Amino acid sequence: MAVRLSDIAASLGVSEATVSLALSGNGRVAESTRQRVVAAANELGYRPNTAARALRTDATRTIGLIVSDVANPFFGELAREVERHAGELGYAVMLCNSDEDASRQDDYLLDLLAGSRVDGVLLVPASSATPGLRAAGASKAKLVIVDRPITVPGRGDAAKHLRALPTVRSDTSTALAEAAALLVTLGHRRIGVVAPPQDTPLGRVRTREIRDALVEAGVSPRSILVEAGDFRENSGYRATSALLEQRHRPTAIIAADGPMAIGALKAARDAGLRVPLDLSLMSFDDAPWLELLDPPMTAIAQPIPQIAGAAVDALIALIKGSPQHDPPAQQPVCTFVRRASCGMPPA
Amino acid sequence: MAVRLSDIAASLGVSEATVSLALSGNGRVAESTRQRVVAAANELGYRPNTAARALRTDATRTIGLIVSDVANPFFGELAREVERHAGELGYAVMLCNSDEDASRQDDYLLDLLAGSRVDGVLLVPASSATPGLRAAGASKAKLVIVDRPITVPGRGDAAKHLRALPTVRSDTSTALAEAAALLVTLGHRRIGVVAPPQDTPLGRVRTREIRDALVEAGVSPRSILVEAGDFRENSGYRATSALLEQRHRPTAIIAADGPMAIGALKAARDAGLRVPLDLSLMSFDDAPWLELLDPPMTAIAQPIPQIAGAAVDALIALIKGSPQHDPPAQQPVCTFVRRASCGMPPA
DNA sequence: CTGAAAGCGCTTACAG
DNA sequence: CTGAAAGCGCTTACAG
Repeated sequence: MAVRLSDIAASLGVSEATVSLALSGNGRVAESTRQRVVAAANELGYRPNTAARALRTDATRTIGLIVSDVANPFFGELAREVERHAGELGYAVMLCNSDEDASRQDDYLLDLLAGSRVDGVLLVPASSATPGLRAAGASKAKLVIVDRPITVPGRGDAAKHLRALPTVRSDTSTALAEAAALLVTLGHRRIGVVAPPQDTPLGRVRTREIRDALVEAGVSPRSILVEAGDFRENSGYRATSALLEQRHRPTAIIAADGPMAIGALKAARDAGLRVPLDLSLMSFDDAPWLELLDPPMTAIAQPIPQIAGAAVDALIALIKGSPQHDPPAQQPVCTFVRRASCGMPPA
Repeated sequence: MAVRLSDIAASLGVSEATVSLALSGNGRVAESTRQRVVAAANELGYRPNTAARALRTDATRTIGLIVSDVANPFFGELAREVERHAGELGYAVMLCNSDEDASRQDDYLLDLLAGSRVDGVLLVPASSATPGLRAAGASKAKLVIVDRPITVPGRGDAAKHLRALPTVRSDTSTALAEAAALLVTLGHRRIGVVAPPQDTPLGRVRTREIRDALVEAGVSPRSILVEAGDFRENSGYRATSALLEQRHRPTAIIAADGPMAIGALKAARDAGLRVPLDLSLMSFDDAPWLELLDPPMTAIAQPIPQIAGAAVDALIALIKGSPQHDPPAQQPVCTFVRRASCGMPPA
């Protein structure tokens, strides 16, 4: 068994309370005693039992991170940055993977929160308006919504709490404006969007952001063709194939995440189209290998470290019950990375 | 606050013990009582307090997963599969990222294990023979070594325990034999290896595996050029550049992981070499985008779901104290995926 | 079949 | 400055 407080106390002939106080630095303990205790603790390799401490203090110093797909490199990197930032602040991270499944998301939410497994949760919602999310709202859970918006119906206390939750999302506006301007300048007039599911808040929001940017740049709303996927590569393939089968097919396609962009590129190839000669392509989420693709993929890059930092900070502020209206952190801004996958439309 | 056992007991007019027994299914409780308890628990949304249960039973039903780099897609996918498999067996996963840093690895090991935060740990060692690993050995920690071997010096009890730890690694032999045969058939005689650090067990083991396969296929040992990296993209770039600067440079290069392969391809391009016309390239670890690279990258694909499954199974067997000598799970086997990045050497 | 009681390892008022 | 004691929410022998 591991070393306990009582082992140190016994070895030194002092009380457990004194050891605890000495180690925590909270109590008034004689400096000489403190030093003896610290020395003994190091000597014995003492580590406080997490469960006992959590039970006593009702704080686990752990946060949960529920992402929709860890195997998506975007979330891999997000997990890394969350873990790093939380670690610096003394918090461990419990990683959960909802797999874009509402009921898995709910299971995790309930298990983490109601089971007091963590002090708070960073949620990349696979689905909003689920029973688990409502329950979390009803229990005033410490929750921060990351990367995707949620919409919460109803007007009970739970709904109000959920709507007031901090949300950390990157600002796509300038990057999308650049992207749209580039496509229009190159001559594109019919543009396809491989979008997130349209029955999710992110699907509607992101589709609108893209549509607004394109219209602002001069594209006719009727020439914007939206085909929804489900964030996965296969759905990107299918959505792109559908777009390319239309009578007036688009000359450029924007994919809403990395996996769907991979699918889009595969679909373009399988349709016998050369990118960018026959079709221009761009994607959300940058990655080190995008510049090595054939052709190098243009991307709207999200500032993952900043998103992670802001999310962790917001959650820990919530956990610590900091003043409710601290100045909202500046919203992390996406950048536009132009590469060869965008060219002029075919004649 | 969350719902407690005592809330259910009070609402039903029975004892906490009865509620606990009814919910766990361990005790002899009247069926009618059991049903009332279960109904009340669902009604109230009861979830047992994890800390209390862990403190009492000395089991957290959580395992730790320490990887060396979550942002490497290989480990992202490993994390997903571990999490999925563990979840099916009723275990949560705590993800930690050592960032290839021995002291971070040790911090996590100690925190997770000595702090009783988890029941056992799946470790992708960033470094072996560290103090933390020795301490884990001394405390007879439930530990499974994944993806990389460790070498443990000394002959104390701790060392013995560490050496007896289950290790789950994929079998590269047939895939490497195919890879080597292909290169030789194509005509390559000088082959570069962008290897893991040579002061790590994996570095030595993997380099030997590759060397053996090449020699077996007919390559002269003196024509195998090894340049070590550190698993990261930049090091792959540097190592490749170094290989390409040699007087008799290799006509083919094998990179030991995905990020280093990305770096290798970038280095080849920056050196003005066309792949595969001037240089053939292959990599460990497959990914969905490798077939979209320019050129599509040949890969030795690791069976990640099987590795994760075997690792989780081994750890849980250890935790449950199953018979020591259950038949060792069959070692997961790598497959060779030939793509266009390998061609004939330049004339 | 059910309840009373002890105890897991901590932390924290409360005395002294 | 230090110690004795209570209690966090569970589980599990032990009685009855």
